[in-house]
Amino acid sequence: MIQNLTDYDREHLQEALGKSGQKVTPQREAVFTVLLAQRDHPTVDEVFQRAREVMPGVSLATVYNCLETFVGCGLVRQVNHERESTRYCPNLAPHAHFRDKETGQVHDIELPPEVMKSLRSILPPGFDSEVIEISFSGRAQSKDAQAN
Amino acid sequence: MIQNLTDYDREHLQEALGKSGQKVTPQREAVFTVLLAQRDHPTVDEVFQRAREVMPGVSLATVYNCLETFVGCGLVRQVNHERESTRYCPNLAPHAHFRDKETGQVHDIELPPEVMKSLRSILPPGFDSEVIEISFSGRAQSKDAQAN
DNA sequence: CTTGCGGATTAGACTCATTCTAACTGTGTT
DNA sequence: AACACAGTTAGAATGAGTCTAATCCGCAAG
Repeated sequence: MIQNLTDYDREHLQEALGKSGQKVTPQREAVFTVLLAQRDHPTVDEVFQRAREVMPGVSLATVYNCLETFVGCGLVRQVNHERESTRYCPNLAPHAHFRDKETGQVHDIELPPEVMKSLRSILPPGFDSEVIEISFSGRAQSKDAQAN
Repeated sequence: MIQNLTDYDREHLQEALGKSGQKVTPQREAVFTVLLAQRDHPTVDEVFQRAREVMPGVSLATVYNCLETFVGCGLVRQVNHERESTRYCPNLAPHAHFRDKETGQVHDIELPPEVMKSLRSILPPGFDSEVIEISFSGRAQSKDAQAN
């Protein structure tokens, strides 16, 4: 079931939105709650379905808007895999993604700083990178379907 | 200008197609020629435009078909960046991609084997990866617009 | 209060890359 | 000559995402 936001998370939301001059609204809170409740890299549609459980009147357009706002103020990351629907991830630590080809599930893979460094080091001079995306795909035989 | 295929490249095409039970056709040859002639990671539409210069009657559907066939038999790689149109790359050596946020240009970044190894090593046991994609994005102040 | 303002939300239309469909072509076979 | 069959083709269909124009809502000014 979808829990309410903890005070801590609500504050996090408020602060991040505030920094870019935006407000907490019931819709934004609902979408954020949904993202934190189940960290399984949902698509917009999945977020939409779940958000409706919490706030039945919310519209798809608003879910798109909220997610874009969150990405804009650094609250969540987009995860793209080939041309599939964009997924969303509230894990802010540097990490890669692993996509299971059979189940379609996406798993976070921790990215140690030394690996980050070696990656950055392969860029020839003159290339200045803000974002690095690393995605694996293959088969994961994980015991637990999805860590939360 | 778009050159004809060298004998070497034609043989490469024939062999790769043959291995998966497919034939060289004039359209496939045209599309392959276009890909080799200008290695600037063209979109399907760009390939289509260029292919028409060589073979005016070729259809968009065929260009899609050819590119998919080539990907299937390992002749070219797809390059995806966020939700932009898929681009195609005939560079088969392991490499990452760097996308210039201002120009939209995509550059190949060589990927040394030790970096590949350190990447593979971050996968927890049970995760078996066939494909790793690494993409940088940022700004490149390259002197030459596009190496070919 | 009540009016006005601006950001947020909404439904639905729209875009556009990609995929699908069904007809056609060309080549090699019996 | 009739067939089989992969490949090609134009155009229709799909579907994620974006845009638009109307409405809503909270709040500050009068």
